[in-house]
Amino acid sequence: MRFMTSLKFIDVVAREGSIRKAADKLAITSTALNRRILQIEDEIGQPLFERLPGGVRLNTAGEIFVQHVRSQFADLARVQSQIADLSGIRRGHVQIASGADALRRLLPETIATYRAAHPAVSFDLARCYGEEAEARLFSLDADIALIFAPIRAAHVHVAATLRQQIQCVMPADHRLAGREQIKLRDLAGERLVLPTAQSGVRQLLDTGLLRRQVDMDVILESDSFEFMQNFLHFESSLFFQIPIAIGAGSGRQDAGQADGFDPLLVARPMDPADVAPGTLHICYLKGRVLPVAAAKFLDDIITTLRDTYPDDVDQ
Amino acid sequence: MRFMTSLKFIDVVAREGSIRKAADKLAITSTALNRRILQIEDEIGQPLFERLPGGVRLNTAGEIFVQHVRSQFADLARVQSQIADLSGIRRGHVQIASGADALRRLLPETIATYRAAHPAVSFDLARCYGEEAEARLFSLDADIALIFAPIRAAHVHVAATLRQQIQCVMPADHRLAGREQIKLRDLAGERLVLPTAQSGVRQLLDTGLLRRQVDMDVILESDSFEFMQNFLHFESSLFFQIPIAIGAGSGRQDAGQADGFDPLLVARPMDPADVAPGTLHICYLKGRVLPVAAAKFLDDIITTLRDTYPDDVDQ
DNA sequence: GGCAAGCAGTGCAATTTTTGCATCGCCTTG
DNA sequence: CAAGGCGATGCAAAAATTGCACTGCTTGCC
Repeated sequence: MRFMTSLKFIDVVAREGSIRKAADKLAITSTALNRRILQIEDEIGQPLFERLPGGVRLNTAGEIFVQHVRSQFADLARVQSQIADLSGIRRGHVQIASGADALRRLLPETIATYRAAHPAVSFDLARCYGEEAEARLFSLDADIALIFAPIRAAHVHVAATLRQQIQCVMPADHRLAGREQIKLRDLAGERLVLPTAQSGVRQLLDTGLLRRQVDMDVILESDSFEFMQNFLHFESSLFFQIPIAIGAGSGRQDAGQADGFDPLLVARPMDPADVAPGTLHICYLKGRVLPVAAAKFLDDIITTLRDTYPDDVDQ
Repeated sequence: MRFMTSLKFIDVVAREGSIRKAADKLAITSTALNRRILQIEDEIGQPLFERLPGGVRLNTAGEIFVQHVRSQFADLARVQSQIADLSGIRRGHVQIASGADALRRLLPETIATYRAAHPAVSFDLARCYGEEAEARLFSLDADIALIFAPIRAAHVHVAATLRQQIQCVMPADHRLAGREQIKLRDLAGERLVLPTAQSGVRQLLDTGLLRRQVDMDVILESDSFEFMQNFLHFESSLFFQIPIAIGAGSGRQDAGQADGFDPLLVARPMDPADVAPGTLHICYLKGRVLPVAAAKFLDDIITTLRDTYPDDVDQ
């Protein structure tokens, strides 16, 4: 898109915080880039960047302008996607910001199915926590966000929610493996493997633990579910996930035995009276019209979830 | 805005329906313009125009793209306006589509007051009927529309409404001048001067007249209120306006004598039982974020109306 | 039927714009 | 105080846009 280059340049400079670094990234000389920026500032009639000794930084006008530029790019992507759809071929690029939960099974499966039908659509998956996911929606680096945590920002539109009860995952031969539900006091004296404090699962557990004053033995903290799950093979302990990360229906007794889930481990739900169910939010930036490819994929996710958890999806 | 020229070119070609005509208008050669269009079509990957023997016409993809281009221009205007506002000087251009009613007094007064405070803001007034006003909102040729008629399109956001009872205007010495209210049957045998069928005033009158089967003598039809008003000086007859066109408060007995209104004429309200009150709609395109200049002017209009007709404004 | 007029598209040369190099002045850091 | 990073600028080379002349096409008029 030749007619967007100048705007792209502005965007990159804003991100890099330096004209020279941005020039490097864009494979042009800093002089050329510098002059393009000066020209745009001249056309706007006001500087967009503060010149600092170590580089440049957006001023207020620049912030406004860059936000406009980014929305232009997002909207252009939507238009291209829509035009491509006219000729029957769905084309486009879907950018998703998601917590680690949904990246385990839900998204791989849903994306693969979608791509089987629309091979010309590419995807970008960014693993991040709630706050960053919202920031990405806002800076238009993400079209869709899947956040298992409370939503703060007012400028996010929630397309659907999914209630999920936290599951306690343990070796199949663990003493708690026979229980239908795990209560918080069952955890007393157990070795716990917990996700980091930023994670929604951890926040829900903390809320419950704080209330009950349970004395627990946290032996490990990590932001990688995969690592924690594998760790259980080597040291008998408990860790926690939500059903979508396991790939099981919420009500099914054999949740832990769902296809593909580690056969040496079982998952048992926490007692909802002890640990409140959390909510997975599926959202996009308020006021945005998503590209066709992203909008249809959003539909697919919601349909998939509704099929798997018929009673727990709200729209 | 150098970086918008190619897009501007597309827009003009779409409007003119011919590359040569557009090139003329843009003061470049048709070859240069032609090649820019071909280049953009190449970048999009699909043609945007159908080539007809007599020129070009947008195809479906083109329609989508041009709509996007126009929204880019509108949004750029908003951004510029917002940036200018940062430095304390309100700058911008406000485009208004309005029926003739509001052009008589409401808009001249409100705009003059606004410009006294913000001399760097310029205005564009297009007189048009409801349907065209909505089309202008949609094609982003208008920021704000004032329509005294029912609103059809779903993509219009109504910022405020003003109820207005139709007034019958007559020479001060007319036999009906003494009445407080005019009933439809009073019009029997009278010489009537009516606005054209597209006007909201006419539609309301027609609805009433149709119901009552009043035998009336329409001696003149025009789309110019000014002409009709002046005509009354030369032939005693009746014509119809809404209060904002006269510049009077709705409830005031001496409505016809409001400052500046023709002293030889008086206005008397029609009986609401005979002719239903109409609604002035003040609207903008749904989902748009108006430029600062336009948004503030919209506020001003609504405030002015609320001050003048405290009981008849809804938001 | 033929001819003129209007249209979009193209090869080529002239012109304008953009780019890269060398270099300046400025600030911070060691 | 010197070194290294930054953005800005003069000037020549490179790349793009533009205008001219012309093609092929269709429509409408004599």
